[in-house]
Amino acid sequence: MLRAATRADLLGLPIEVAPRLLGAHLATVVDGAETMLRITEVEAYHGKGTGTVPDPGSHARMGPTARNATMWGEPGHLYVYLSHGIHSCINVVCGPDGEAGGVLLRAGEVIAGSDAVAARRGIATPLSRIALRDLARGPGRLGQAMGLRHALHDGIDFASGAAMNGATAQLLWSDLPVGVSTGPRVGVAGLAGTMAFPWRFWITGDPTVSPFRWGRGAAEAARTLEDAG
DNA sequence: AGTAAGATCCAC
DNA sequence: TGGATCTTACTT
Repeated sequence: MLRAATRADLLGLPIEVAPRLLGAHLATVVDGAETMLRITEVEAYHGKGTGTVPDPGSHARMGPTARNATMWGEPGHLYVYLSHGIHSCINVVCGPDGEAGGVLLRAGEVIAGSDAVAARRGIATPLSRIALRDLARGPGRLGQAMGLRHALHDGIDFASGAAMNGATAQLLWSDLPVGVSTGPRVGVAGLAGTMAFPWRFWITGDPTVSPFRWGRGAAEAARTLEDAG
């Protein structure tokens, strides 16, 4: 069964909310095209003064800015940001209003509207098994698959379902149990990308989970951690 | 003002 | 392994 997420569902710390999002569904309608994703991989991001541990890997580490404003706002919205000048990546904003917190949606399985997703992604149909698996494998691909863009849809409210620039979003909890694995976050620089922050969560064994890679200086930081024992 | 780097992806 | 492409943060 599926149940629509409420703001209260997202009041907790990102590291508490993140694993609960595994197996949940994100549904969007963008310019009339309906698509639904089963979330398989996420990462938690805190911020300055959020929770017991400041997060040096978060966009919010320096405090509120124009870019990260959505992260500091009310839970139940999506923080959609531009990555590397190209990709719109999607976070579920959590924690109380006034505290920075979000969960990056890193990968998922497209379970409805795969033709619309393929069109958004510029992938030819019919989709091979591998192409289907890769539709939303990685945060840039996931954002494009769901049709959300930073300039248009940052701050879109999935708890109310209100339309924003031709789009609506919904988050639906599933009661099917999933196995959860954890590890360092992908592509995050320095100590923040090591087991000092094991804030990546994925469904154990799921084929849509994206490959791991170290961020800049993170492998070295991890070795230092090891040496320190 | 200039530059380096970034929660990435794709082609070479 | 490097280029695309643009925003932010840090350095002159």
